[in-house]
Amino acid sequence: MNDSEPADPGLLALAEDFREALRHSIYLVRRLDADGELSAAQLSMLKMLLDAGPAAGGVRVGEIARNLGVKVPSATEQIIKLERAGLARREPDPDDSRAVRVTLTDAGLAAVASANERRNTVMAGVLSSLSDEDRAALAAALPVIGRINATLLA
Amino acid sequence: MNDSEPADPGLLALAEDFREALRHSIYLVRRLDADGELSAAQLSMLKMLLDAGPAAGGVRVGEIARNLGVKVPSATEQIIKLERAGLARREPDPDDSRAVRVTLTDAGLAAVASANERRNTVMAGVLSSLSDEDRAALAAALPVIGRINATLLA
DNA sequence: ATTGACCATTAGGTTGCCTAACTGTTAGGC
DNA sequence: GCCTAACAGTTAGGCAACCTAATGGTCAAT
Repeated sequence: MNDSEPADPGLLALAEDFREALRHSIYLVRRLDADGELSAAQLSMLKMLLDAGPAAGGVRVGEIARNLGVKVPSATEQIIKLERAGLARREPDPDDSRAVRVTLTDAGLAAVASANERRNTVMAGVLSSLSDEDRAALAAALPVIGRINATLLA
Repeated sequence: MNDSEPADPGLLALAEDFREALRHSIYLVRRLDADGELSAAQLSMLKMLLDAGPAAGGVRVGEIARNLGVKVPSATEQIIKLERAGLARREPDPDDSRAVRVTLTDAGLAAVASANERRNTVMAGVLSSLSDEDRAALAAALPVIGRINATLLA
């Protein structure tokens, strides 16, 4: 598995194709995110806060940064924007006065729901032009991609 | 969008999962692009020039912009950077003096090859931890993703 | 010969990320 | 009980890549 073997050609080819697919997908993502309302970075953060859920009264800034794959100051910056927009709230951590806990406001909850729905509709429109087999193939690959991403976040 | 469309729930779910996968993949892409040497945008452009190949002495700026999914001034900006780095060349179009034709230099060719190889190796390392079935599922989905992207570029 | 469309560049602004430096807090060694 | 090292987050400053609007040439069709 993790031998220092130089290069399986098949694996490298798959790697190249996957990179290519992701590279082109950037365009798709940009189109999806151009719907105004909420930037990609902000929606990502809101979604993350939603997923982390009502866990223990909020998520710490460092954890947010780690989950999003950015550095702490970048997370702070986005959090401040969300706070100013009334979508998130910053509160002191009762157990550790150095830390800050971030939670969604009701407005934030509504915003992430509506932005998500809108983007999903657009994406569904794109996917509707695919054949059933294509959709099945895509669906089968999504958990794999999820696993890849999870590996990297660890 | 259209209230006469009932919005197939399965399709919407797939759309959401796919969006989620792409959203998380941003982190992967960022890691791949952090190898110094060449930014993601620059490598994308070089790769595009390579793919468009030796076709008719270069690619026009507007076409580059369209292929990359950015506006013309953004393309110009990147081209100028590549030119300053000695990786691309700008020449007047003999058939239309308004237009500019962009081609790879030898250095540009070498740069895209080496950057690509490096990123492929990293990606292959990531993929090597997957099971054979996972890799097969991923490989089966890539043409589908390609089709999705092609649809959007049209 | 003029007008309007078109190609690319320039100018100016935004967003999102980074590193480095700083403030305040906690916890361990003595 | 201090003092210091490590830690959490913010502030400051800078950079890359995108955008829109305005500009300068060039082409083509009247």
